[in-house]
Amino acid sequence: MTRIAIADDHPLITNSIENILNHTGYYTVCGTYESGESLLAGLPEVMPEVLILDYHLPDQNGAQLARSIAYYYPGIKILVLTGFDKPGLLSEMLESGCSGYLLKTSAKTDVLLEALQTICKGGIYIDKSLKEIFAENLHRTHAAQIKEEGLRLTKRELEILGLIVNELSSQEIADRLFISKKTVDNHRSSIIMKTGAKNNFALMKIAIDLKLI
Amino acid sequence: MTRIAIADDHPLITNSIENILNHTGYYTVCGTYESGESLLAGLPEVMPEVLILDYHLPDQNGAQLARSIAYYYPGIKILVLTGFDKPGLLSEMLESGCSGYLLKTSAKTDVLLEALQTICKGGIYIDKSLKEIFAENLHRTHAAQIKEEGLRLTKRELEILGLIVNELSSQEIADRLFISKKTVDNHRSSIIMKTGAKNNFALMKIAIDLKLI
DNA sequence: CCAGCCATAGGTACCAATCCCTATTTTACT
DNA sequence: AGTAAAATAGGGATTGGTACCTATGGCTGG
Repeated sequence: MTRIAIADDHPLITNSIENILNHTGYYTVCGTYESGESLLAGLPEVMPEVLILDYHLPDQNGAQLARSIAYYYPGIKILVLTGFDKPGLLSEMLESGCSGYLLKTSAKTDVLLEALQTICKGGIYIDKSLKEIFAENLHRTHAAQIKEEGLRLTKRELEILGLIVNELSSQEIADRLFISKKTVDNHRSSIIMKTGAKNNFALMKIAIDLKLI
Repeated sequence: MTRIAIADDHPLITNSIENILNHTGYYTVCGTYESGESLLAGLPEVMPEVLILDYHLPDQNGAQLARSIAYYYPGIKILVLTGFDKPGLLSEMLESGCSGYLLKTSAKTDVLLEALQTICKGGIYIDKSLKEIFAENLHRTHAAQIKEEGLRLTKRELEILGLIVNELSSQEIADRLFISKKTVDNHRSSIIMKTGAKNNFALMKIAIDLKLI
């Protein structure tokens, strides 16, 4: 019997999961919690193998909570449940030490058990419906890319932008590339004009978008 | 027989994977490619169900390549192979439409087959050893957090840093906070002194670390 | 072959940011 | 209540980046 704890502030969800798990014969629910605080207080006693964690608990940030638990109880595997996916949440939770990521809309019996099985074997389980979400985003970014083609930066401009955001002054860039500071300034102006950047910080954001950093 | 294509510039790896797959009886290798260009040229003819894609192809960026393929051939499932994990690569590849992410060091027979099985069923497979990498990072960030406590920025300084990196000039910040530009400049100096930042761009990086952006 | 783009370079002027100071008031902690 | 830290404000000098010009040599595609 694998011991599972559940943290969710909706008793209906907690009950539903508890029912599903108890009917398997493989899993036993050893604790249910409605807040981050009660969860942290209860964990040392029950020490489950897996924690099913709602991302949106009322009192604590889900990622921070997961980080704390993953840090202090490295043996506990965390399956995150979230009502809706937002960009970056998946990677944030994975990097916070979670082993699984499920949307509540897909958390039906078979999916939940499949996820738990994968996690218990030491694997990482990711909700399949994320593939569709990513695919939609692909179409969005593809459209944005085409739009950007118009005001594309030249090779030299990209090179100089890379140096700018690496904290070099125009003079330093000039020395490194064996060109005059004036030329660097001109390139800089072109970059600013093409990108519509207001100042250095806007440039930095663009560089981040272009993955120069 | 599920049709698999392989893109990797190391023939040894391609051969090894081909051998593994051919011995299963379930999979057949319908094409091998050593560059992004030849891959894109060959795909329309062979149309595999799964593409095993090396992230580090000589001629193209792995993420862009994956995006193109996921965009133009939404039916092809992509399993990414990478020699080493770097932060953000996993989420980048997932968001580029990939269904699986494997480190070459863990790509042994059983793992490879498990990954392919998951992917063919429409799932997402993530290398288990990433859990350990994430766990290490957890310890790093935790340590870094403690270290940063020493030269902590004051509330006001954090507030102003937030505005600075949101592209506001000192004057604009002064107007918004109803203080003089001089005060803003002084806070700016304190921030620069405390953080050791050389200029705006270093500040931006610090703000990113502090999650102000 | 020529038009257009790119990379190169310089001049001038302006403004924003930075450095190096001093100094007052407010807040927080002992 | 008293002290330290934080937030406020200013002067003056310097540096760095930006705007708006002109101009030339090299490469490329129609």
